[in-house]
Amino acid sequence: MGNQRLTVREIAEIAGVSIATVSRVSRGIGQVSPETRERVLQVIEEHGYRPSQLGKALAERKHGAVAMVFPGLSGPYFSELIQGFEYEAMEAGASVHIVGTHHRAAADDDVLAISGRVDGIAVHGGTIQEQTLRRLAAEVPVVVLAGRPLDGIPAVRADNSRVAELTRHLLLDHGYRRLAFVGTPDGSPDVTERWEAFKLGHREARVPAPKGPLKVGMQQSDGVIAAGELLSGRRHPGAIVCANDETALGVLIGALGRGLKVPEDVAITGFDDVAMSSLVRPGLTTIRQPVRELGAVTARLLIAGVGGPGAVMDTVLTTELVLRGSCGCP
Amino acid sequence: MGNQRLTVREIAEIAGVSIATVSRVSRGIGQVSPETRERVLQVIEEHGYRPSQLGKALAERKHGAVAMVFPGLSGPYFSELIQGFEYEAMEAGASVHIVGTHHRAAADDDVLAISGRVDGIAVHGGTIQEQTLRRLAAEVPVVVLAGRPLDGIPAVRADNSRVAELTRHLLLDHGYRRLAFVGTPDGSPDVTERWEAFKLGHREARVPAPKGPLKVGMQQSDGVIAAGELLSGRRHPGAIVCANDETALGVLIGALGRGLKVPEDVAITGFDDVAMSSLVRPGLTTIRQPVRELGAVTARLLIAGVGGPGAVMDTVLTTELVLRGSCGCP
DNA sequence: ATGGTCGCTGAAACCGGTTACTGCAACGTT
DNA sequence: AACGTTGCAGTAACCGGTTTCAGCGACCAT
Repeated sequence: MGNQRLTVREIAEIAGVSIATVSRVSRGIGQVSPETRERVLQVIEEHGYRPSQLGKALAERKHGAVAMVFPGLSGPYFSELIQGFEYEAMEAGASVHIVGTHHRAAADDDVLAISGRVDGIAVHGGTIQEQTLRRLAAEVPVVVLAGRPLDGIPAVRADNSRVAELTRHLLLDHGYRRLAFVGTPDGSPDVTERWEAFKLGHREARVPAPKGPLKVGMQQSDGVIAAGELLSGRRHPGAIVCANDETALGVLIGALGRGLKVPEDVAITGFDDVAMSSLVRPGLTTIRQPVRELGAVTARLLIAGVGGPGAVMDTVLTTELVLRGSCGCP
Repeated sequence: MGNQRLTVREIAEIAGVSIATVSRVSRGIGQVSPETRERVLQVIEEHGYRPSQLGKALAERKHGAVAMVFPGLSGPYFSELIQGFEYEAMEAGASVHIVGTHHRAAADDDVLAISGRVDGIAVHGGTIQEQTLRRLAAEVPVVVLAGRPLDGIPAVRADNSRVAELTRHLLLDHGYRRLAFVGTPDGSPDVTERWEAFKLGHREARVPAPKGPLKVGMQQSDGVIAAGELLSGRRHPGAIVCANDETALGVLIGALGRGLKVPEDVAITGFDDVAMSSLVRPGLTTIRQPVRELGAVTARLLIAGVGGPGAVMDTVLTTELVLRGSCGCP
């Protein structure tokens, strides 16, 4: 169990060569005679020698690792995001660290601490303080994921403005009045942009927007709570625009649970287009964002190295309006 | 962006002390006079010095990191598992690596490669070959997660045998005949144990078990496929026991989608008790396993160090039968 | 005054790799 | 025969920390 591994020097001793030669053979570069190479390879194979990543990293001055910082792993959105990031990074030969902040007080310190073991860090928008982000960026390349670029820190994000199109669709095509927005903009760049786009859609349709959003969390259970909040009175909104699919699914469950018909009594829309959204009845009208690709692009950007002159500062991936039954479409 | 960080030697030079003193001050151990300490702290603060984790790891001969290997991040089960693992590891001050195998050919190599950068690895049952697992365990402490102990490799898992109790409940309490099992035992220790328990339940109830399971994947969409397979004919099973909740939810959606009533026409059960299972109508009868705790216990075990004499070889967490509407209970 | 103890600090070795530089032998060229 | 090349392999420095050991001055006891 966990025997201590052999080092270059020990392998060199056994093979009767110098450590330089062992290194040359194991890396496959530099000049080594066929006989010596064979002998060293033999010893390496026999003892299962595998160079320590630590020594390698120290000598090469790069870690061969990247990190991703996110609030927590709740729900399919973050799963997909991390999956895309992880897959892409591993393909590029970089090892992947994850840091969930879980709203812990020490989270910012944890993030700073990890900067010493990676070549780059992707930070999900709104998870750490701006000040921490700046300090971090001073030490290691950083990419903001699902947030806006900040000073020299590039960002990768999806086009949230399509919520305006969705809002116009609800107001103009279906004629709904009194729309509600479910989600908490504070601390989330994504939700902030979606709320802004929701208001923009109202302005474009020349319909007054509601005063403010209904502030709840981003999980399904929060959607159930929101449904209770919005649908308990007699005069409830005609359509509920949710900041993401998970809350939308929660609202849907809550609506159906209290005997309302969707979309006849109330229309519901989401954002993300998670797998579940096409499976429920009625299907959830939503905005599809390429979550996995978002993670993958971020990983590629980080590995290519950020901050060089002419580097991409803002990558915005396109989103797509997906019309299903929950908004009133057939 | 990503300025190169200062090293101990540079800080020492600036503060006019030796590197040993800088190290002592930054670590807060060893004897340093108050004046010197103050001066060095000043310089450290001013230049934002943060010791390289790499140098530290090399000198201390431990990485301060652990890794978790899993097939992929699909669905709430793995999210919860990783979340529990990550949270616990971070609390203990260990950084967390993740490796998704994604059924890639190079996955086993990736896993071996990562052994050089962590102090311990948790491997989800069935993700890598047994041979790779043994080689890995020879280099670094390993814990099998959701699998059986192997040679000297300890395991952390949930009690899958409770599926026998569930099976008896369906056969004896509800009187269902012709039960089907949905899930692929091959390559998954968990599913294998659940299938075995399913057969055991039949033996205990003195009812012949079906010849074999319906082999599909572990995702919701696979459940929908399974529903098509099992429920298209006129004579379909009276109850469908799924290897996990996600497939069960897929089967539920598929059943409802083709106009069947659950549980009147067909009963459906799962395993895991994910959040969704208590929200759907009818509620999903399932077996609750403490997924998050599974990850947390694994992290603790790994960090405490495995392989010592008297170490725990097999940790089995208890599961619980959760009766909801989908099996016919009120 | 001398020797011993104590508190503080620095020099140097070490962790496990990579690599620039050097040395050496064998070979070819003039 | 003297010299320059070339191929191969070893020495040693270096990456950025930690830690052992030794040294040095101040203090105290004899």
